[in-house]
Amino acid sequence: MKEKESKNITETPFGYTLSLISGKWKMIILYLLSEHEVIRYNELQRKIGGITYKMLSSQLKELESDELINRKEYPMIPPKVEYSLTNRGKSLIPILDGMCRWGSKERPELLCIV
Amino acid sequence: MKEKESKNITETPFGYTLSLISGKWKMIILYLLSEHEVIRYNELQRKIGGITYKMLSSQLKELESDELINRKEYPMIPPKVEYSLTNRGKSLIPILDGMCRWGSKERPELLCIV
DNA sequence: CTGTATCCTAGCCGATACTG
DNA sequence: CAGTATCGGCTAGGATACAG
Repeated sequence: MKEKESKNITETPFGYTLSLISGKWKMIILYLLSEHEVIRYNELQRKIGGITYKMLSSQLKELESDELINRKEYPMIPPKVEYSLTNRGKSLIPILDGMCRWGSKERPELLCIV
Repeated sequence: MKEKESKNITETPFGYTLSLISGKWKMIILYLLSEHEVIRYNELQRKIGGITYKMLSSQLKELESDELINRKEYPMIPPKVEYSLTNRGKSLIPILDGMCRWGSKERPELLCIV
């Protein structure tokens, strides 16, 4: 019964983490939120640069349902919605930070986001 | 001239790192190599589970041209090719490891790959 | 065993227009 | 401002055949 070695990667801790943050935009969104505390919907779209509203919506929804980000809606006209990291989301910051530091080390000429 | 604030994410250290390791399979490949020292082509395909030869080839080629992995070919019949992390690739291990530990913390019932 | 080449499909993703 | 709806292209991915 030691056949359990050939386990699928998705059933590992690594695969679980990956399933939450993979995708073309999720890590970018998480990274921006880690740098900015709260960001509004349109602001996110501008900061990311290149993402469409459709993708932004779907990615935010998935991140929210995975409890990595908070969505706070203010009932006003015009509408205002703020996104921020949950505590669970904040616990990913060391990983995002590690990526930033790795990039800085490999390409020192690049500057971090202000 | 302070308009430089609205910089594209791809020009940041974070974006640079992301561009090298994003994609559906690259981080899985890097993670497996971080756990196993050297892995052969077919072995990788089996361990990943679900990837086709076509995707595996293209992802390995990109990782190799980004100098994150080594490809060592043994001139024998039948052919034998071993993949391993370069030093540059190995410097990514703390990030991969962080993901593994994050997953372990959030889902303690999952077991790491043997 | 370690790949490449070809054909095909599903769905991710983008552009645009529209709504409350 | 904060989204949704629709249309369509591109490409990830599967199946299979083939080569060195």
